[in-house]
Order: sequence, then structure tokens, then C-alpha cells
Amino acid sequence: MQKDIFIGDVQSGDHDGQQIELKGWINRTRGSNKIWFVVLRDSTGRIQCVAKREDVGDDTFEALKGALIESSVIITGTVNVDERSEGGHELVVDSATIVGPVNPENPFPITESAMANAEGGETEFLLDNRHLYLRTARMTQMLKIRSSVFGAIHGYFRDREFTEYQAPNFVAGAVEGGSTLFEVPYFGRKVYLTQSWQLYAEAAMPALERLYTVAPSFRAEKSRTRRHLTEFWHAEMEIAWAGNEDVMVHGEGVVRHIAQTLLDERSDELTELGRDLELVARYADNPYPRIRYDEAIETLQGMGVDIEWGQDLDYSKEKVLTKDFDVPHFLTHYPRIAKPFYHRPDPDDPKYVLCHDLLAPEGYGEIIGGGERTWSEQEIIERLEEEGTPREPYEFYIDVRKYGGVPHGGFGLGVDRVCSWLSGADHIREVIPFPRDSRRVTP
RNA sequence: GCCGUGUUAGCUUAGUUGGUGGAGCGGCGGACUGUUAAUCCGCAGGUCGCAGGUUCAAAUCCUGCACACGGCGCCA
Repeated sequence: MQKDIFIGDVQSGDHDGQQIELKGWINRTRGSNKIWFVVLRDSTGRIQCVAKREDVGDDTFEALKGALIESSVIITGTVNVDERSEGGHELVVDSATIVGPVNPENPFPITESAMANAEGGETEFLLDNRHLYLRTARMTQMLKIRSSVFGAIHGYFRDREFTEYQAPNFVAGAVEGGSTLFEVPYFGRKVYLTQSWQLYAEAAMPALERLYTVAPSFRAEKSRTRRHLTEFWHAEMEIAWAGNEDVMVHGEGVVRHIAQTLLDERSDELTELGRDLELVARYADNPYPRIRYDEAIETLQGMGVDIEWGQDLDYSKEKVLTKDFDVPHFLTHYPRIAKPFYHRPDPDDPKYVLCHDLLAPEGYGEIIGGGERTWSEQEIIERLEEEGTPREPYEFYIDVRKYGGVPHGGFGLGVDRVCSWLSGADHIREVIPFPRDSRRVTP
């Protein structure tokens, strides 16, 4: 029952002249009453199958001719090298079995016209039919790129003796501002879906010292932008005995490793999606500069942007700032008043915190947020009070600092954002199979 | 929460100063022995988002509503 032969291998020339069996789905058909062409698709590629009525007989010929797009079929035949066929190979059909037919009353809805406008952002129709859109070439390429990004993240951390560690998804307290939490009924109480693995990772930091995860995070932001999802995949790391600069080294390291992995594993897919490989290579090969928040403010003010010291950098300002960047840049040392309690104030000047954001070029914006953590009990209590944040949900977090607190830090990386940026997608929705935003939870 | 745009066949869309809604793709039937988004002929398929209003007459003008999309704030 398992299949032995994949179309990609046939197109590579592994089966020239052989009699083989192919299993797949019908992608296109065309032909006449005497000769019928079926373009067969599987997860590895497409190949044209040619059936001649005089060779296959009337029954097989009519069965193939009546099989609609996306019917699943088993076709046997001989592999023929032929320049006229896409990919240089074709299958001369001996016999064919329709495994899963498609009813003409409900033909496959993802037509050429439905796809025509999809490249500039996906239409409502394609989002409604996401479960079927997944099998188109474009989504297949995106999903393979996504898989390589996930693999690269695990590879980077595991190669450097990080331990993969899991945190709960039901939590009692916020990491970011309280307004972005999803409430969940929980046996008569209210709990929240996690926004980040970080606080629970800090608890395990004294045990594991170097730890990471790739997991979903949830944020109830009503954002309607090309960079936001309510459920997104978050790659986070935490490292003991480390400062802001040490953490940035890993942030830069993992992002450059992802870019290099895509060049090694997915250059065909990137090219087919229209991505310029030279850009991806630039992101893999070059160091990412660091700029302090104060420098960024001065630069923006010099450009005539209306911004004052102490303001966080919103997207419109990020965009102006990164306009001339040709690689990602780290922005460091934000004002203390602009960042949450867990960021450690800079001992050299407590107006600032030891933090960093990594801003991607081409208008993709922030892909990493991280920094050094507030690690003494005294300091974390001060920071919570200063912010007006209630202590109760964070008692465990404070408790951890009573017993051998050490300097440490970490970052969170938006995996979907990285997929979007490196693949050159127009919208973050394009890189995740079933995107969730403030309006859409189906299919 | 705010600003903007839109909703016509399964899909993509045309529709002029208000006067009985057209096309391409997809589907069905037919022709065609090498097609490449095949081509050619024919057929079916429409509560013009919903509810009111103006008018002899509304897809078209007015009001309200719904939904969608784009963008902003916030962030990864």
C-alpha cells in the first residue's frame, strides 16, 4: 500500500525507461478523443502522464478522461525522457485506477481564477477554503520552507547544548500587558492562554542553564496587519550567567543559521516563490549591527520624524528607521519606562534597560525581543510596584530569585515572522497552514 | 478602539446620464492523435450582501445594518 516512487525522483532521472507505479492527484488534464494528458502531482513535484486510447483501451481511457482535478489516482506506465514534457520526463500510461474520484457537482473550487489574485495577499475565498488551498504549489512550497525553519531552530540550539523545555499553556498571569490575554474558563475560575514561555523558563534556568523551546503563544490583540496572528509560533531561549550582549549573539546566530539552512534545503522553493536568493544569502553571511535606542531617536529626529525620548518605536517609525538597512539591526537600551518589569535596568544608567529588539529589513519589522532579566528579589519587587502590576500571579517568579539568583537573559523570536520575511511573503497568513487572527478561526 | 475600501454565477470580474445583467475560468455535451493555463462549437448556472426608501422604472441614487479586506495603535 505504501508508495515507493515519488515524482521528484522520476523527474531527477532515477527511473528512466523503467515500468513504474505512481500515486498522486490530478493537477491538470487536456487532450483529445484519442490521446489524453494528465498532469499528476504529489508532494515532490509534477509529471505529465500520456494515455493513448489505442494503447490503454477504452475503459482506462474513459476513466482518466472523466477524472476531475484533484482526483487521486494510481497510474502505471513507462518513464520516457521527453523534452516536450515539463521537467523533461513523462509517463507513458499502461493502466490507471481512480482511487478517490471527484464529483462533477462539486468540482475542486481552487481554480486558476481563484489563484490569480492570491499573490498580492490571499482572498477571503482562499482563506475560507484553506483546507483545500494547502495542496496548491504555492502553499506546499511555503510549508516546506516552514518545516526547514523549525528544523534549523532546533538544530541551532541542540548543537549548542541547549535543552528543550516545555512550559504550561494555561497560566494565571500575564507576561506582556494584561489587555492582550485570552481568558479561558477553567472549572469555575478564569485562567489565560500563555503569551510566552519565558517566566516558566526562568524557573528552570538554575536547573538547565541553557534552555529553549518552539511553541505557540497567544495574544488577544485586535491587530489587523501583515505581521500579526493571535496564535503564533514562538522560539524562545533562556541562558544563565549571560548578559544582554551574550543573548544577542545567539539571536543573531539562530537567525543567520535559519537563512543559511533555507539556502541549503529550500532554494528551489524560494526561487519558485519569487524570492531573490541573494537577499537571503546576505542575511546569512553578514553580521547584524547594534544601535542604541538613543542613537535611533537622534537619527529619526534628524530625518524630521516627530518623536520624543521615552516613546516606544511604533511600526511607522521602525519602517523609517529600517528603510536604509540591508541586514537586520539590533536596537538596544530602551528607556525603562517603555518596557515591562522583567527587563533589568542598566546598572550604568537606570533610565535604561538591558534589552534588544531585532528589526528585519524590507519593512518586515521586529522579529526578536529579548534582553537581560531582572534577577534579584529586591529589584523585581521594585519593578512590579513601579509598574502597578499585582504580585500574586508572580509569586513563583519572585520566589525563584530568593534562592541563588544569577544574571541571565533570553529572547523570543517570532517564527512565523521569520518565515514571512525570509520567503518574501506579503502577509504572515501565507506561511502558516491555518492562520488565526482577531476575526478568523475557521477552517 | 480608530481610519479607509469593498460585497454582481462555484471562482475572477464588466456593467455608461437609473430603462429586462455580459464575459473568462471551472462544470456538462460535442469535435480534435502531442497538448503545456491546449484549442474550437454548444448548454446549464444569478434573491446583483441584507432591510428599508426615492422613482413609472434601481446592480446603479439615498438611509441603516451585516460581513469582508487594507492600514494604524500594540507586539514576536
